[in-house]
Amino acid sequence: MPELPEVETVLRTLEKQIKDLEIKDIEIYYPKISEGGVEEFRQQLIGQHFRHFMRRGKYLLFQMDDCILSSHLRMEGKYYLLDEKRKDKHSHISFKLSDNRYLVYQDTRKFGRMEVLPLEVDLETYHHLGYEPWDERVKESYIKEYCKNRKIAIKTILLEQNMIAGIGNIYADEILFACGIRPGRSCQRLTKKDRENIILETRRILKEAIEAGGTTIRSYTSSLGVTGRFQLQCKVHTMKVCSVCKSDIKVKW
DNA sequence: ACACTGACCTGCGAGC
DNA sequence: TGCTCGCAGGTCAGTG
Repeated sequence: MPELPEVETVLRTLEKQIKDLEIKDIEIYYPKISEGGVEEFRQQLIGQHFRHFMRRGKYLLFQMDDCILSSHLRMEGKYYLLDEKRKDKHSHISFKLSDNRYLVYQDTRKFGRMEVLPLEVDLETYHHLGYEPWDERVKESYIKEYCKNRKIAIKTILLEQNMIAGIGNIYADEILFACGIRPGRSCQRLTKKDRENIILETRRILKEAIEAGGTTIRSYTSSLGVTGRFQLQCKVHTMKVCSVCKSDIKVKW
């Protein structure tokens, strides 16, 4: 399940592999992945080069010569680089590159989406995304203001991409566990210290996860599929027993 | 304005 | 063994 750190890892890996390569051809096997029509998608991208590699929240953003290719992996989207054309039932889009390799998008659940954007798109407000976790505008007072007049659980708030972009289910659990905050606690009932801790732990955990994801890059040969090793370090998500007090972990909060 | 629900889609595990 | 059912996951549209 790609969240911010996995997306960042995919981005860095792809940057090393395909920067400045040209898209020679595109085959689309499952049209719904590409928003806005198959032919437009092909026309806008064929002949374009991968110039810059950016990320906003969980969106991969490839800046091409004349447009931006945005890609969201949702739950199971993956990119593979292949030396020859090959597809299976989960391959949905194949980009033929100028070095004769193929960049293949695979997604078992078909939830991922790609979209072509104009170069001048405002990435600050793209998809109503909030600040990146390391943005200096993310402060205790910002979270307090965001939670004003709201009554829902703090975990739900962390999952909202328009507060802080990039946190998903796994990291929300890890962050709140590290802070000692029950996920179901109302966002109204947090203390100033809680909000400060959430910011600190968000940054620490995401940074560590990116570094852990980065360590798997070495194992890629001609193909790349990024799963990330961070799940090995999860302290609470998918765990059955608490690593601190050894009591059972309740799934419902 | 906010909160909640369902749709999207497939694989997998549980229960019969 | 084979079947059905429900869940997981992120986002967004629709409804209350």
